[in-house]
Amino acid sequence: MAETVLELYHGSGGNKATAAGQPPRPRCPPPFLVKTYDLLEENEVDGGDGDGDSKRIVSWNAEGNGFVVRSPAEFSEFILPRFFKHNNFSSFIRQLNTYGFKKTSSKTWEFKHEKFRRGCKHLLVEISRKKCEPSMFPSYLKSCSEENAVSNSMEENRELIEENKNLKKERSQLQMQIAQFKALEMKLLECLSQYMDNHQNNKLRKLC
Amino acid sequence: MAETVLELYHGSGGNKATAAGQPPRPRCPPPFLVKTYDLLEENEVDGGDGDGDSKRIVSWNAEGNGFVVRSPAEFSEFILPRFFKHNNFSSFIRQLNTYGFKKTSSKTWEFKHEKFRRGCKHLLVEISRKKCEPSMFPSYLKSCSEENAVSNSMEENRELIEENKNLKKERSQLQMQIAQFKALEMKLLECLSQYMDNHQNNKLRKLC
DNA sequence: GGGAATATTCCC
DNA sequence: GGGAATATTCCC
Repeated sequence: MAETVLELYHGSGGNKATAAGQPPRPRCPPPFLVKTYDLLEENEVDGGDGDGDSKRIVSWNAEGNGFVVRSPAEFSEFILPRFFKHNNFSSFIRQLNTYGFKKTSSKTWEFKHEKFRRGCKHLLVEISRKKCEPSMFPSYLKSCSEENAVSNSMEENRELIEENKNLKKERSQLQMQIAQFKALEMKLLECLSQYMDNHQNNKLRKLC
Repeated sequence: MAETVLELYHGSGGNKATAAGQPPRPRCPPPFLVKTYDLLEENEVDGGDGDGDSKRIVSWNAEGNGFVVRSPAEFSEFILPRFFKHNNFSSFIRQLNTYGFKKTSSKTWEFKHEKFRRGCKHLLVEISRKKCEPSMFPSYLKSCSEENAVSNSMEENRELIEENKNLKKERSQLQMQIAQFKALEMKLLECLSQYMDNHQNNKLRKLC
């Protein structure tokens, strides 16, 4: 049986921002990318170790800006389990899609990624899981954005509630003002009627 | 090397509500539970197949309402990889915790779950991943609840905005009312002054 | 091709 | 013990 490649699980460890406040740029790329790169490098060796023809199973393409799985069956049976915890070609494809690789042709199993090139292992850190589409928003950004949405809504609510309170206070003051005007009106009318009465009385007195 | 148990991945398939609208009660339990149960069942066999003493590594407890890992090292090395894609005891423990199993003692590796009992494989469907605590809210419920929070906040906002609009309308009407009162007051005062003037004039006329 | 569930790992 | 990331699987 083929020897098993045992590697420490990478996870998100070491990719966090440091206490010094540096940007959260990952220092080491996701294990999937490293394993896929290593798997191709391994087959680039030209040494006569009897395994040199595994290039017919999988290898970098001619330009070195992508790779080709020439024999998916053998790739799944012999290569995959040495690097991953499975031997399913579709799981491998799923990961490629997750990391943004593109199948270049419907006829061959060639895959490309802008940052996945022969001799450029350092570029792997630039590749990250696809998580930025609205449909597959990253959970941490999602919850963050949703919390922001909640937070924003709550902030808006606070402002609206404050405005409501002020409007109600204003209404109360206006209603008091109106009540005072009504009272004043009453007094004025009363006053007027007094004068009118007097006027009338005077008139009557004159007439008498 | 120990033979590898290859099992179809279970996932969530077959556990969905049918088109007929039946409740989404799972028909088959999560693979982790089945594998753990099978692993214990396997060691219950008393046949003289030379593997009968694996009970000293792991087995149901005396009451059959839990199980004990007596030799974590051997369990990890020989049992785990035959049922799972790893040989890490801690990963096994992580899964037990995920499914709500409890460690019964700090001294032994005995675990229990209400629905995990010898001879009761049918109870496994009753066990589900822990996802209901506020701290470990399931992502679908979380996003749902957060969407609800947003939705609630937005609903509140709508109501507050509506109330604000009404309050402003009311304020405008009250201010118009006050303007009319002021105009009325002016007229009344004018009126009064006229009467007073007349009165004065009359008085003066009388005096002359 | 990707959504979503479970599995595995790492970390606190 | 559990949060959270990546990995693997299943399904549409």
